[in-house]
Amino acid sequence: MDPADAGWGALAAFFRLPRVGSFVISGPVSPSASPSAAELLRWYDRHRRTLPWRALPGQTANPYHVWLSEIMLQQTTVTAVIPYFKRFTHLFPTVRDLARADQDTVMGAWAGLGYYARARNLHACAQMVVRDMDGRFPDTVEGLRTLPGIGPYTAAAIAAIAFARPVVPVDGNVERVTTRLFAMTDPLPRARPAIARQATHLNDDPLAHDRPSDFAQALFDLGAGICTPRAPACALCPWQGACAGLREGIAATLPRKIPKAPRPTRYGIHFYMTDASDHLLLHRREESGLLGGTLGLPGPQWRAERWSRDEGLRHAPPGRPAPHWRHVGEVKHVFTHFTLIVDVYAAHVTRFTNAIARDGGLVFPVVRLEQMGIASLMRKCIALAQECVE
DNA sequence: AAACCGTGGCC
DNA sequence: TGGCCAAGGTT
Repeated sequence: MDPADAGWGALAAFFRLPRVGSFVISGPVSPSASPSAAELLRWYDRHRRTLPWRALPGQTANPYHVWLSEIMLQQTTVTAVIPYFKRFTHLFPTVRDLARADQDTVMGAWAGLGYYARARNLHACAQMVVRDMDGRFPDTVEGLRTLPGIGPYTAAAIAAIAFARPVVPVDGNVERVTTRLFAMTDPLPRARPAIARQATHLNDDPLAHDRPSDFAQALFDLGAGICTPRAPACALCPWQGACAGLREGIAATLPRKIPKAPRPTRYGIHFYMTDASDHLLLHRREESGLLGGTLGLPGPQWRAERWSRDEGLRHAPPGRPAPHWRHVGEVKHVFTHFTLIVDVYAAHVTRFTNAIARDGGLVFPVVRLEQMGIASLMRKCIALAQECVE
């Protein structure tokens, strides 16, 4: 093993040395005092947040709830997740209920949360757990990793929170806490593996193993409430005495990151067409790729150039009588890696033509759109058209 | 292994 | 207002 990778914790543990004042020649800067699990857990006991998926003190977490919340929380804020978590546990009280639901119901309940591959993997995972595992989630990191949608972080989080495995789930919070605690200045994403290795040493304190679930969640809460991205509240931090980043005055600048590439702009055109019985024409998007598996307004592929009215209308769906398309406005929507500007056109026809069904068109009552798997972008387009139509 | 994959809130 | 950020995973 490379001593530079081992860190002070492993070295100290190996030689059974006290950690206070230990140092390494190279690699991360050692803290002045070791981060104590007892201090973190004491802080957690005083400030523990109650969350819908979080077991009360002394109670056992429901693995289904832990898994569901962890999938929803991937790259998503607690505030955004709470109403979705409540809706899912109401609609699908157990993993068996979720497994036997149809995909449209699941996508409908997920609509608006984003990253729709999570919903597809969630459903597939539930079916795998029910079919292959008798409805019980694996209780090890390795077992959990075999399931779709569960990567290294989520496997560790479920193993720690639901099954009391003494592992450190390394998410954005733990990366931030770790880089500050050890003053690690190598930028993300390159430094990610080294940060993850260093983070495992947070578990070197045997007291962390007494309460793996609380310890993991305490790390999240510390990152979310104290060790925040901007203006960390170091004066309130239970680990301030151990933090090399604070001691060096660089905590708030960590973790360092490679600047992101500029976000390009793409352009789309979509069509809102209703008929005399208040049905709306939709299309199901491809199963993989952007907004995969969701329903949306018909329209041609998004591209780098704006669509002129004439060129765009060549891709408009047909109707009887021939639709009179009205430009109702523009929707701007920011995705992770590009900005999209959509021109929205609306028309009302007496009836849809058969060509629409041949095109894969799907027709739904406008009053039912609420519960359908329609992504936020398309809901914006629909809302704009409805404002202008009435 | 770098690219891809949503959305809403915040300053 | 625009860039940053959030309990990442898959390809």
